[in-house]
Amino acid sequence: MAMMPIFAPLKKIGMSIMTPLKRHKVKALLTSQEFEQSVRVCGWVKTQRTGKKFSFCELNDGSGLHNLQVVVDNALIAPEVLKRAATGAAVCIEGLLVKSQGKEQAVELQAQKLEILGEADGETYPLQKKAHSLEFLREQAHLRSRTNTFGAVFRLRNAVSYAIHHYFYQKGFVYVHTPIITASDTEGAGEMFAVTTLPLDNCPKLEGQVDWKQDFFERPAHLTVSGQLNAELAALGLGEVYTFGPTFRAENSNTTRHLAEFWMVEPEMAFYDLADNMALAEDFLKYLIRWTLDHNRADIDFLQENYEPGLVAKLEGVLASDFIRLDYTEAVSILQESGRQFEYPVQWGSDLQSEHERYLVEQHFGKPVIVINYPKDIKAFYMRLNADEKTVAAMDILFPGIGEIIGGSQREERPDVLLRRLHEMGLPEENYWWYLDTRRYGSAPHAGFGLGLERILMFITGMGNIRDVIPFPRTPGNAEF
RNA sequence: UCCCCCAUAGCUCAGUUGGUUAGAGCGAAUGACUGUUAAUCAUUAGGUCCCUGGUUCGAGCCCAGGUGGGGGAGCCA
Repeated sequence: MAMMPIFAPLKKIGMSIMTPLKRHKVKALLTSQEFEQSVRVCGWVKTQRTGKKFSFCELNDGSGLHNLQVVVDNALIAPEVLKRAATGAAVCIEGLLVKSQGKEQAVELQAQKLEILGEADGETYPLQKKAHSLEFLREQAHLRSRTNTFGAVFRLRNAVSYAIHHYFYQKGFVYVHTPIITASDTEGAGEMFAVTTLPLDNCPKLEGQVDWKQDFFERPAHLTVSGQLNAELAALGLGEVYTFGPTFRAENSNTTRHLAEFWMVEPEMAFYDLADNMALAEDFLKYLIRWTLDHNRADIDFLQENYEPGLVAKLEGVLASDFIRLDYTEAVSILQESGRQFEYPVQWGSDLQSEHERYLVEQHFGKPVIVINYPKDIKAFYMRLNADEKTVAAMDILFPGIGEIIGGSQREERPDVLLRRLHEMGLPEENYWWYLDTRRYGSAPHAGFGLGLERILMFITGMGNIRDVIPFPRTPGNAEF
């Protein structure tokens, strides 16, 4: 039998049984030309202005930045109902869509019916009809999606996420799901969150050590710090792949650029060298920025007006610029010859500090910079060793105001060199047998990189704190909501 | 983890050399008025001055410790 009977009764459930009118989204109504039509619209009241004959409600349903102005003839809607449609209340309104008499908007809704779905007591509702600080809203993260700012930010987050999939899909990349729980450590360093079913207060012990054989995975397991190694496995078969998912770092980082839980995009491509990798990364970043300018301009304009003057020009500037390719060794020379007094000394072999990166990007070049060929000792074991035997084919893309937005490399595909590097780093070979296998059998040159979703979002939104571009941020000591 | 700064009304903040009854703007409630635009005007309510201890005749203010928040650094995406 067909499954149709299951759906038939569903149609009669909910509000649709109360009214034959179709529910419209605010965003669609604001550009609608179909005047004198009866419509139904649901949303949250942003503000209300009451008068003797007419009252005005501004309604927002999250579909866009702009509100729908609802005009209420006080003779049609009972005053006690109108009073309950205060700031923060969820309401459903039926009325006539008309050309607005006011100057601030093209259309408005003349209310005929107003139903209160959920009240918001003005005495206690935390979000007031006024500007709030980002710090305060962080403590009200459960409600901040209702604000203009976070509505704009989260719609942009959605747009960037969608654009990521769109970009790779149209290029023929395969989206692979890499594991969240892992027993390997991609970086060979970095604090990880443990995943265990063992009781912490009464761990089974064997000769004084934790008896991992009794744990769920029969070995220590962690939340992933990167999907890269798994993505490499997939790339050496599927060709061009990417993974996009949550990533976890248990570092005690208290900065505006770090989260304990964040989202990372990691493309991995067979038969790519470092130059191909850079070209892809640059094209990819520009695509994401172009996408948001094309699809979320109202949100970006709002953020420019309220948070970062010149935001649009900054984004368009990146689109118009060719990213600088800069050898690490050359970067060190530029810094040493800059005549600048840095807090940390610049010397070949040390990693570039924030102040060094900022100087290169913001002072010296004034555009995004890709620094390549770092000393091998400050980079991970899987990066391809260059012919000089001193540097690896790494690349860091540095953005103004953000710092490192992408980190990547050509991967070491030569089994003997990879094994040597593994040993030099003091990593246990047996933990990586499956990784090494891909070099033993049909190894091929390949490359990839990681983009922090929140980092690019900070750049696109102009938000200065990474906690304001993720709905529910996890940082040391903070896992509320 | 290290360094610096902050904590006073629902929010943003002022508060004199330590001195009687702690203020403003915004928000809220109530009313007036108005096709309004974060409307306007009036009235009213609203405080464990973050917590604990100390100095002092007397602490919102000075000192110590704690808690919470912010900024910077390191680590990185």
